[in-house]
Amino acid sequence: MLSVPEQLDILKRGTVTIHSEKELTEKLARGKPLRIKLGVDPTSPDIHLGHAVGLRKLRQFQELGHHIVLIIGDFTAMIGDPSGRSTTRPALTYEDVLANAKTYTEQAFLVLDRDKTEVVFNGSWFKEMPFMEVIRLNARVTLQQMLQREDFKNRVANGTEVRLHELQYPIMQGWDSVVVRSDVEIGGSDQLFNILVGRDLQKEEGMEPQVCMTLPLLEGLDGVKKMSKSLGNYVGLTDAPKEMFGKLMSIPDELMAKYYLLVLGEVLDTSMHPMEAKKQLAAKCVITYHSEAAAQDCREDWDLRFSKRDLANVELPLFTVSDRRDVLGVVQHAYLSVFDQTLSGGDVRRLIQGGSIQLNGEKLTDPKAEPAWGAGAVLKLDKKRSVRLG
RNA sequence: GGGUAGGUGCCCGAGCGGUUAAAGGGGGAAGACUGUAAAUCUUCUGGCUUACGCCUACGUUGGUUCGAACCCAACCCUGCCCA
Repeated sequence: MLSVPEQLDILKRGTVTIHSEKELTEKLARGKPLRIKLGVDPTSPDIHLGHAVGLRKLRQFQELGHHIVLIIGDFTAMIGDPSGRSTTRPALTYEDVLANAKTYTEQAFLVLDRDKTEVVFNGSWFKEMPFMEVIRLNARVTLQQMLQREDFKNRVANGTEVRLHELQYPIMQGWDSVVVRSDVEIGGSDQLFNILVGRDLQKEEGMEPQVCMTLPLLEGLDGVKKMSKSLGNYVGLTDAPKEMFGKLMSIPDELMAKYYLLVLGEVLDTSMHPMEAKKQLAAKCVITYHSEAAAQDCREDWDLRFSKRDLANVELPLFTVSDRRDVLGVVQHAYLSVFDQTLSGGDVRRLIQGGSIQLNGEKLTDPKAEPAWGAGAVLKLDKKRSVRLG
């Protein structure tokens, strides 16, 4: 095991707050593996790079010999974390949650060492909790404390509803810490309040309070909002290599330094051309979640496809024109059969009129035309997608 | 429980008897320009094999009317004030 200052040096990297560093130092100094908690709510089946930021920090702890407790919030997911939300979360069914939990943990092990990770479901204790106990816990948090939270405060000020069950969320998350006896809890910076509640509850149960460690939130592809599935601005860990590469290439330049730090744990070399820097970012990410070969392939494909705009020499999905031979029908069918997307006639018409639909580089502007659909020709559908005619 | 203000398209919001598929913004899409970045400009943003035609849509259900997002009634939901 590394010395305490060496460990601290690694662990502090990329964090927003550590509350407190002194406590962390003391815990580390005992020389025993610490219990590091991260709670995740399986509200969607996929993990994205935003989640991976926390997982990477866990991985660091793991490599330093500490013990990871990954809490699957099957119960808390039913409530929905109100952190940073301006509206109540939609309710999920328990079956959804369980199904999500399965794929979720699978994906978490792309980052974490499976053998050194303890996975627990918080439903296992909450399901059995007597109502008296719930009341007792509630007595420990005041309404004023809750109302100090930015998200609740705003909602109250704006006249947006706040459901009472949402107020339970921090208490439940805090109780998780008591149950798993965590020494350190990791979370995004929006989790600060929730994690601090955990400290309070632990103290009241006569335990040593956990250290609160928060990490920056990773903005999504739009560069503004936090990466999230529901906003569609995410890069999934299981995204296909080319998709992952392409998504990363579309992030705003200003975000690159942050992505380097949080996604790769590296410092961006600002002397590099921004585009080259972004390509390397994308490639490294593909290497991490796929392979070196895949990354190489992505880069070559990218250069051909977008830098040289040489669609003819790029691997494209095949599409065979069937009975409908007019432009509108062909495009609609191509979207459906190749990309599994149902576009309305209006959608397709819009693309055609916008000049998006191109056959071998020639814009097709008449929805009803029936051009010669020669085999091997390249049909461009939109900015990112094209097919080869078979 | 009482009073009061509301519930409109993906979101916010205007409309308050016909010309309303519903202003404006946001978000999204496409094109041009590029580095599939940013910025900018243009266009589009209910459905129907585009049709001055039909269907669906303004919380729900009924009603008034030649005609309703708009008027009436009941119901459901939310905010605020009072209890």
